[in-house]
Amino acid sequence: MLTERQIQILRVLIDDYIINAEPVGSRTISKRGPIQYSPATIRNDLADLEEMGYLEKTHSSSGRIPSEKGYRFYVDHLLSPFTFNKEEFEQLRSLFEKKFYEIENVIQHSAVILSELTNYMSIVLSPDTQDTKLKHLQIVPISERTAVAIIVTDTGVVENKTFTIPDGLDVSELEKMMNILNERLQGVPLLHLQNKMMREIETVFKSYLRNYEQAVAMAMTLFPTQDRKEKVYYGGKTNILSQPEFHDIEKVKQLLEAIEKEDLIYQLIRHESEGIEVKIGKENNVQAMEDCSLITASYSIGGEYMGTIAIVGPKRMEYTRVIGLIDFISKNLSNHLTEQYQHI
Amino acid sequence: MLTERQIQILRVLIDDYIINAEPVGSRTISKRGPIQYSPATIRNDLADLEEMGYLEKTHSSSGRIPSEKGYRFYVDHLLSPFTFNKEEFEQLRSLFEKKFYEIENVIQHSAVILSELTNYMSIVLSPDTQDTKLKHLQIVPISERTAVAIIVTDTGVVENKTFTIPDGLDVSELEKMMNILNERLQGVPLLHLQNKMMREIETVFKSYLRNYEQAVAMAMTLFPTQDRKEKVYYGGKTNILSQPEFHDIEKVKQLLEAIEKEDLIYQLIRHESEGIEVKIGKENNVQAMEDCSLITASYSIGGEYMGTIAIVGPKRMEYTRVIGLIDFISKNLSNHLTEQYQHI
DNA sequence: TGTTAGCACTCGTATAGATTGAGTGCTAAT
DNA sequence: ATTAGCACTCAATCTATACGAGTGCTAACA
Repeated sequence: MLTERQIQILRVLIDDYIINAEPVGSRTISKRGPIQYSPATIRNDLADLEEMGYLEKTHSSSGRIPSEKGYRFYVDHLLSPFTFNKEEFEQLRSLFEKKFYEIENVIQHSAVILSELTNYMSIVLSPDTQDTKLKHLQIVPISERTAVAIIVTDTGVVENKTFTIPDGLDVSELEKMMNILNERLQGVPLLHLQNKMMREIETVFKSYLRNYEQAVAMAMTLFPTQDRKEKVYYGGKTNILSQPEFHDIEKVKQLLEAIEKEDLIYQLIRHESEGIEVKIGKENNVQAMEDCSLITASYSIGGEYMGTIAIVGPKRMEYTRVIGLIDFISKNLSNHLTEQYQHI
Repeated sequence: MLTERQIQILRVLIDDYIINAEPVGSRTISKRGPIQYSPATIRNDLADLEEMGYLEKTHSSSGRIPSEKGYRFYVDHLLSPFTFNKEEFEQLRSLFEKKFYEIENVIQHSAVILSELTNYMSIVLSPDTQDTKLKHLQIVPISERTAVAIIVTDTGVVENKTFTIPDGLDVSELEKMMNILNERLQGVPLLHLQNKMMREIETVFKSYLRNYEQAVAMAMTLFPTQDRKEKVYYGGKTNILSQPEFHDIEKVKQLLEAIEKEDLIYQLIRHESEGIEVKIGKENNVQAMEDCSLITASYSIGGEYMGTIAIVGPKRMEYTRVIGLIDFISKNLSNHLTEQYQHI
């Protein structure tokens, strides 16, 4: 069990280390600590804290740095509430004040602001279009052989796919087909389009279209496939380069390369649960991230999970600040989007 | 004027430096040079070459490294023709063999392949949609207050914009408006849409729509604005980190940050002329790029400029190889796209 | 019993000198 | 015109030394 003083010491030490990125010694803590104890006293507690695994030494006579267990304790028990300063607040307001109508835009802008405000790297997952519903399907012929299929969802997201027009189909039949599909599929979640197609539309095609097999086959290719398609937006990728713990080019390279792997990002960041999640170093279970902390929060529309916003920084991260910001942004994002899209 | 032997020496030196990234001494050249001369002889020529500005020393008793003038001479006069090996050729073929229908896809994939094959960073400008023509305009209402406007170009590129429906307009009028616009604007270059709108469509609106002022104002906001909108695709951004000349984190950061500024990239990379352009170091006129070389080539559809592909690497770049690859890819890209889109 | 002063000890960092070796420039011989 | 020879330069590497921030431990103290 930690004594009150040990906790105080741990807090002061981590606060200091977060700012200065250098091992902290007993003298420093003695000077800055809220209650004055002599360096010798503090040394005893430091030794205890180290023994319990909250602290580490870089070498035998160095000051202490927090271990992952130390950070974990700090994050779980020692966070003081965070208050924005005026400029921060202004910048944040501007994000939600402007009338963004395109959902992707708001999301992307969030990523930028988040990285600018924290000086870490931000990653934002945009809503998975799979869970949204078809609003409109448009087929536009481009040449004799090719055409573009456009899918509009109820959140205003537009996806498109170019395809070759099968031999047996002409433009007038494409149009018929489009009309049938619009009539029958409006409001259907994108995820179920293929399903619905198989079960219901096929027979309708049969009675209205000449080459209905080709039409069905083609239509199937137009719908988004089952795999997740949340887009990933990044902000401030180069911010890592300013962190002293990433002076090692090889580490930076590994991290940047890992971060670009979208599968990994999904697995790492995605979490539909409410609230903020903090993963410290090895808790991420990813080699390249073992010197990083990851803070994530999800956002939603009308309570339904939409996406995740995340900050990647060194383990020595300004947790209070980042958690405060990410909390604010995710909540406001949810409100903003809900207001905009819940009544659809 | 350079003697034959000096030219040989220059070539061997640069070839060696490109591979090893270390100053090259007279002994090394003597051993590797095609005709054997003693180190002393070569030293004399090296001194001459330095005096003429083709070479530099890193310190008074070091070997020589090429100056920008040296690289320039190398690129202009000493390039040997480049031949792919089998694997390279296979990978290249795969790019043009697959049936890509979406132009953006081919472009993006080119960037990736180019960076993988060269181990440098690639930048590709996709065609400017401004120069393409309107194929179809679609307006899809999303809620009572918002709608999405979708523009399809004759190259199959889809752009969309969400907007608020002005108070005086209802859905039926939106539809009327859409029909008028489609009828009148099909085939008009995106660049001239606003213009055409002002000059011709306004009067048509007047006679068909109730709140024609709002309709006109709204339509104007839907069309792409005048500013260039070529998209930029990157490949292998982290490749720079493997280059020994970029061990300095600060340099890397500046470069990566500069590269993300799209305006700068346009200015730097865009060139409508045929053929390959090589810019070495300060020739780029950009602080952050002064240790880099930039190789660019444009691609076209039916002879008309479409976009540019580029490689950014250290000045010590494998010019022969990169130029060979970029030449191959840009030409094939042009052919491929022309085949696909020229008859539109 | 908890706190503190004192002191020996550790170890990374900084500094200065010595050594090495790859490379040059110059001169004189071929 | 070419080359062998040699003195010279300078970055890089090593070595020795000093410095200082920090520790752990012991003994004294409140």
